[in-house]
Amino acid sequence: MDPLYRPQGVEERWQRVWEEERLYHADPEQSGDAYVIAVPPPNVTGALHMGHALNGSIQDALVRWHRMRGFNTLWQPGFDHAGIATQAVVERELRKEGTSRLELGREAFLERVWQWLHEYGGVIMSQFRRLGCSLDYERERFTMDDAYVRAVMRFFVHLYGRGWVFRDNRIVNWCSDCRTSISDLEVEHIDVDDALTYARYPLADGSGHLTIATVRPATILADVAVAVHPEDERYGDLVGKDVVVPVVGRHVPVIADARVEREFGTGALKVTPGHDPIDFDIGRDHGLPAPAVIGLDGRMTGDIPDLLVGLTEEEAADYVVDWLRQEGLLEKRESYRHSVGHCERSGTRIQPLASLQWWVDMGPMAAAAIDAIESGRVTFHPPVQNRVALDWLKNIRPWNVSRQLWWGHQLPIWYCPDGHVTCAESEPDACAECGASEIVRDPDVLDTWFSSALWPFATLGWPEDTPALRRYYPGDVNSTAREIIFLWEARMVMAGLELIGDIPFSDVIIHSTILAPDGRRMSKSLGTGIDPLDLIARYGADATRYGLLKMSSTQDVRFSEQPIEEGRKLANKLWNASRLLLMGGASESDARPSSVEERWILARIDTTRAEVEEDLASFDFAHAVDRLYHLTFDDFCDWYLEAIKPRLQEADARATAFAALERLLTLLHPVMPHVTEEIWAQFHDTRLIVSPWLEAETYEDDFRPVENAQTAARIYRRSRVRIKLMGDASRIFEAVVRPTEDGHGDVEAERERVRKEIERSERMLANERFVANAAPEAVTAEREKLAQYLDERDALG
RNA sequence: GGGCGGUUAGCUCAGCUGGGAGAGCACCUGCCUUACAAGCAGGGGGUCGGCGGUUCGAUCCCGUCACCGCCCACCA
Repeated sequence: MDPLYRPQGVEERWQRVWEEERLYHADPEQSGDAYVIAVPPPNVTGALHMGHALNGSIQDALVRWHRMRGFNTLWQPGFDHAGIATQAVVERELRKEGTSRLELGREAFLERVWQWLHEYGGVIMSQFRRLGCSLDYERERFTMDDAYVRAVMRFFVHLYGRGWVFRDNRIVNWCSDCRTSISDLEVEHIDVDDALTYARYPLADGSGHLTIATVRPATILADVAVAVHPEDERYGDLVGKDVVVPVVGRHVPVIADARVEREFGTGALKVTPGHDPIDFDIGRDHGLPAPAVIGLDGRMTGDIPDLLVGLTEEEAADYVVDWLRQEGLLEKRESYRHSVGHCERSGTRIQPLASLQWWVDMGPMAAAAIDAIESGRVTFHPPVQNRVALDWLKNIRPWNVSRQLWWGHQLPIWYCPDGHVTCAESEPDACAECGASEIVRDPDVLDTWFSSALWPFATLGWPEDTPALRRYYPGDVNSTAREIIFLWEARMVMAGLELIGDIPFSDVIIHSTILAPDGRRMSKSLGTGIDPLDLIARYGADATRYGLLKMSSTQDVRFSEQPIEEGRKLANKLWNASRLLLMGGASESDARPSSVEERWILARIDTTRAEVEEDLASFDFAHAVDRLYHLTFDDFCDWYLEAIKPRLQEADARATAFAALERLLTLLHPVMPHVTEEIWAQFHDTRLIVSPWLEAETYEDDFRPVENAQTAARIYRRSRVRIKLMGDASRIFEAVVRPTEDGHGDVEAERERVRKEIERSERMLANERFVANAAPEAVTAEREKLAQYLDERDALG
């Protein structure tokens, strides 16, 4: 055995073996309580990033732990088709080839997408393997699998049947770059420096003017009214009159509406229903039209002067402002910083656009989800996220689910020439309403997250009644990042309750975001990303997993390689501890402790087992990992192995040592599966991955000498005492309390420290207000401390 | 604009329901006795963001201010 543990090669070998021996595989026919986690399906075009690696480490630790505990464990893998992202990738390819999806046509384009996916898609699954993720790869699912598509259709038709799906012309978030609407959750608000333009609208009767303020002068061309607050005495007498819209010369009314903010700008609002959500509502309530002057491509269009058609919004704005200036209608322009919606995918400024789209009323489903969370059937960790989810659910708005894309689940909606709508899981023969046979399918596809909502059960075969579905639904845990709470977690809960009548999982882990070392977000475009595969190559998957878990927390954390290096050292330490034992050949492992330190280490391991179980059960991976580190370094190696070294030839000591090592490996396996399995194989024919987790054990509590030795070591921390841990327990204590010759001066310092502690403690106990008011336990504890200090003083002579 | 979280050793972070400030790394000193391309033993270093308050006692609870970050958001 090499004195340096080299994970490269070892890890890949075990990953191959585990998978080939089908040890990741979940069989519904097997016994055991089910334990199920569905992996957040990565984009089929995606590659492993730090978030995946962290989340994979978390989930795999839970999955391996439960597998060892005898649960029938399923960790469900798969991919998301990622509508916009995937379509964009393939479109980029086409552009390079000098063609476009429009040139190809829908059918040929979709063929290209599939072709691209077969060639380049899904690489992340092999990267999960490289991290050691024990996903049931045999069950890999894709949201575009035929069966999955059927599930999505069933969902939509179900909602339609419930009356919760509707088609309406409303303002949507239009991305002129992606050429589709996107949901509110895909809009990122960014502060932008704009100009606030104050423009005068002359009154049609020539009696003066009214000034409005706008950040988007180009939309003046689409104005259909000017609104003021009904109680705004400045404008009361103007309501009902007409004003003239600049540039286009249209006469539009001054209306009163309470949604106008009197304090903003001049208190007069230009009403542009075609390009603004509030204006759209105001316009609708006042029976006003909603003309559009900015098209789906972001260019000027509609009923506007010819010379403006085809310009960008900015160019048109410049024109309008110049026009206002020349006509003496430009009152002023001031700089104005405000927050503006951008498409989080393309970074393009969102164009609010009135458009005919399909929507889902989420209210009823949200109510069920709210109940599930409030009743504790679904719990987020950390708990603060329960409220975050609830706040969103309680203010939920209709979901625009139609996307103007080709790659995705096409809406199961057909129209007949009379405009009747037929909603069906598969193509109907005729219009359900009038029987017309000429029907045409809606070209739009569904929001990607619409299908993601079904992930926990569509992957198990729903809507078919499959053994897997019966066995593995509901699942147990879902783990993800904060930004996915609304997009995915809340929607899975809603869909599960609505379609199956049960929650998809009971616990949601919201893990930390790992930031770049400088505190910025890790991102490819910023160049701040760190490739987990590079870490795995340099430190090994075990060390990477350890380090990521150490960094995991509820708090965002700056990435550092240091914890990963710590993981590497832990793996190396384990390796060398095993080498020490294995140098004399493998031994049977059987706990036959005959000395206090042997009973002590076994007890320490058992204590740590209980603590680690608590940590894992409460999803506190950082502390679990920290405990395992100290158990291995401090207790197992520095104390126990050093103490029994001289007896390593004795059969009983060896058997006990191997038993202790075996337990240590078991505890570490969920975090560091490879090195533990590799060592395990040195003295086992079985596989650690499927070996039973540790049972609780009790050992005779006679190891005070060992603990005395440790306490003594702590007492003497500041003194220059050399501590040798050889021989039996009594000698350990002896060795520790005897200072070396050059240490005398520091022992004096130690005496001083203890003297001060005694002074502090006595002062505290002399304070009658403390004795009277403090909790009795606190007083007792202080008395015990004082007694201990006095003992220490005596021991120091 | 609303909400949430953070501010602890040079760095990255722990500190549960208030009762002597911790880990890893970095740095320093010793020892190296062959399991450990290192290891072991020990050490220095912190007015726990500022200011008030509650309390016998506050890193911890309350208020306030200052930065930093995140989420949500239809004041043009």
